Amino acid sequence: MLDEVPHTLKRLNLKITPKRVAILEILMKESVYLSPDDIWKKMKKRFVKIGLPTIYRNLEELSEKNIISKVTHPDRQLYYYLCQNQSHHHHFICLSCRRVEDINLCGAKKAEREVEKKIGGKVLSHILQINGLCKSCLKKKIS
Amino acid sequence: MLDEVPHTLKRLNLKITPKRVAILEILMKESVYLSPDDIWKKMKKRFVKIGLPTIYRNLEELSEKNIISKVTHPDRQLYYYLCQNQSHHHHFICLSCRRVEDINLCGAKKAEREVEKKIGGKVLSHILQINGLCKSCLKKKIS
DNA sequence: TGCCTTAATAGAAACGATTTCTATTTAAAA
DNA sequence: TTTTAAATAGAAATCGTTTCTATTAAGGCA
Repeated sequence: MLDEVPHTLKRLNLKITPKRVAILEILMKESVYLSPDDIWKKMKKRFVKIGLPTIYRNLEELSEKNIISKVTHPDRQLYYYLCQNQSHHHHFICLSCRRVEDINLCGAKKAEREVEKKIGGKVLSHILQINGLCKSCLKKKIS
Repeated sequence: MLDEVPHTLKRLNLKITPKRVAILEILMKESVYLSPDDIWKKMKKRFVKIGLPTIYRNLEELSEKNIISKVTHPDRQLYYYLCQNQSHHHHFICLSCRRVEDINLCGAKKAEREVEKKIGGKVLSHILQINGLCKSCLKKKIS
């Protein structure tokens, strides 16, 4: 997918700028969720001039276009994660090491149906996320 | 439950202060989630001296003791809701009028089991929330 | 009931993540 | 190329939330 970044951007009507490409590359390499500041630090190693607002703007755009996903974190700050898995699914996030793992079932579908039937409302989105400690962080805590 | 507020606070080892009681009363009367600022505005009608930090502090405490619940909102600001339903369940929140409705099934349990088996991690919490428009807000949008 | 200890509060100030603004640069279409 | 609109840098602002310190008040206990 690394090679497809320019193609992906073109498809989304986003200009292929070196910084936008770099942000996606950084996210693709990571198996943990990153804050805008995390990404900024990594970007500063590659670019002399790079502003934090650029990071925020790009992450928001990419997230709106569903290329990356926002992580709902207890600290209420922004975190992003690029997920290779395109189909609908959810995440387990480790609150310690920030690793993200896919959960290939969606328990929200049933709840969505309940809402639309019983309440008569319209579902716009749902959040299903499991927070915890991954296997290796659990070991560290115990030992 | 209104009468039980002092008893509830005592059980939690929280002092029964007029302001703490008032915050709970305000939340109990509402069927929508409120921001700390919303609650502050309502409190200012009852108290001459009332600081916003007091609101934040109390809401955080009550939420930690599981008397009220935090709403996970797309705008990432703090919202609280007091839910009479004590058993484990989740919420449908209307993004327009902020109404909250209970969802009496939890699709996260299965996902939790998957995580603990397949990934070997420990689940600390989960979020399952349906966001959308309630019946009446839907009507308003259409008409 | 009247102290006494400690939690709770007010008010001001700080904090810090995120956003806005304006001038400048750059991608890419014509 | 030239042109035009998107993208960016950098500074500044925003504003929800938290911290700090002095003061007040709840509630246990004599």
